Amino acid sequence: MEDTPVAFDVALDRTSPVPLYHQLALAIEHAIETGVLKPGDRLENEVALTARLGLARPTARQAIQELVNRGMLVRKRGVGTQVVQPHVRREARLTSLFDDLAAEGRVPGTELLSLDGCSADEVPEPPGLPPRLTRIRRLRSADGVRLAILTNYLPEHYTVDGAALERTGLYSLLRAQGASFRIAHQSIGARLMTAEEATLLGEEHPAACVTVRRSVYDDTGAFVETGTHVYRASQYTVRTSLVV
Amino acid sequence: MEDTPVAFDVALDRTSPVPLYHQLALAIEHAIETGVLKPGDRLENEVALTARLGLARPTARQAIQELVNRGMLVRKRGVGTQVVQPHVRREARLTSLFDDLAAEGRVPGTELLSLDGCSADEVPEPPGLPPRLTRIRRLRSADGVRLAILTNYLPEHYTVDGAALERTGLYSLLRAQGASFRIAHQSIGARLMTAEEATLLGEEHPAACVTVRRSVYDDTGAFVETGTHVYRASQYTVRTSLVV
DNA sequence: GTCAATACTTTGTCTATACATAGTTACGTA
DNA sequence: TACGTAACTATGTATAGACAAAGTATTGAC
Repeated sequence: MEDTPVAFDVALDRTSPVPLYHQLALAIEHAIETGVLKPGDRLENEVALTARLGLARPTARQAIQELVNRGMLVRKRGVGTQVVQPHVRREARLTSLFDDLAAEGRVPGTELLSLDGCSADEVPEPPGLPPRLTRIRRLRSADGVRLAILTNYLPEHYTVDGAALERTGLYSLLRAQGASFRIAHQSIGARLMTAEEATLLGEEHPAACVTVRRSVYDDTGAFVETGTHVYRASQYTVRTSLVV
Repeated sequence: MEDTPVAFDVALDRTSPVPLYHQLALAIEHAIETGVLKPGDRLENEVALTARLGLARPTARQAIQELVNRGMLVRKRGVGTQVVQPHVRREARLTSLFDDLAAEGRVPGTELLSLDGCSADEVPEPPGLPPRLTRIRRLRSADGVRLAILTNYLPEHYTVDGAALERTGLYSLLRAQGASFRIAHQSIGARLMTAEEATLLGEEHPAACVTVRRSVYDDTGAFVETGTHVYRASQYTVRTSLVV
């Protein structure tokens, strides 16, 4: 094939605190998103690109690597760097249901069912929890439709304001208190709802529900939060992506 | 804290085809796994490490970066590089249920329910499929316990041997034909089983099931496989991990 | 003793360059 | 025409060194 490399315009600001490699990565990403670079297009080769931009090759490589890691570009030695098909875009964020709903333009609602403390042995799953935990139970709805019962457990050193919880997501509250999220483990299953759950969520009995148990750890691997959530199967699916 | 950096032994082989940075990454990983480096331990700083090993700093940085990306190490400027807590280990492989079961020491069994062709409009989910597809329906069991009904759709250019499918996983078959997996999208939900599903899986009615719809794409973003799977909720949960 | 300025440590960013290696294309010989 | 070889292209690996910036520890003035 006689596919010629596609050039794109980059404005690098050497006075900016944003690293050059990241500026370049953003520029390439932008070119892909605006359609200047289309799926299957070849990028300029690294030496030509760096000559054009006045960068060193490792700098450009770092930018490209960033996008390769995110699954937007593919490199092949001897061939070049290509833009992958668009549907493989990865969303590797750790988001709260609240933010997800808001991002979709739906109106999230929260009713605080209970807010108390509990001891670690009441929480089954991840070992090595602090002895005392704050327990939150919430009923989450979207556009007025009841969606899920969320039960969260967190270390007592976080302060949880019940009123704030009804306005925003738990994760923003924790982030505001300096929590950083890095690694989450999820275990997703299903079962029949209990009678209480069915009543709370407004389902006829028998009804299936999606159960999600999630544990979140920070930068250093320290425990941040764990939770057991019950979703109405008729209203919710969990989407995950995996880049190897 | 007076925590002194922990040294570990590395055997680098410059004649090996394995890149030095990867050899070093493997050595650090091994030191962590054998307990030479324990959670919270600080690594030697990069300059000292490279001096000791006779490497250039970028090479060592690349090795460390590899492990940081996998969530095993944390770097902090001005502080150093630390080993994170062990439970945050990430398993980011794209595995088949067959391999997962085998890895757990359980005996996977497969009964081929049907193997035929179908047209793309019979497959709801990912747009842009080739017009004709091969359809496979299997009943998967573990240690003799029926576990799931697996329905897969793949491009017709793969040859699928029914007998081989009962001996091994679909993914090994595809890999053997040169398929590479890079990106998978999964949508996980739940519902009540249909009467047929309950009979096939040996569940009393009503029963809940976990539904997984997975689409897999290769290096270049080209379509490899998509499938709809129904698991007995009483026997199965999906585990996923997420590193931000 | 308290607190701010300073020095030090360690990772972050960037440049410049050299050679290795995989994949593709073109060529020349049988 | 067929096929192996050579040339070419583009990424992969590795080196060496310089300066920036964040975080910690020390010092010094009040």
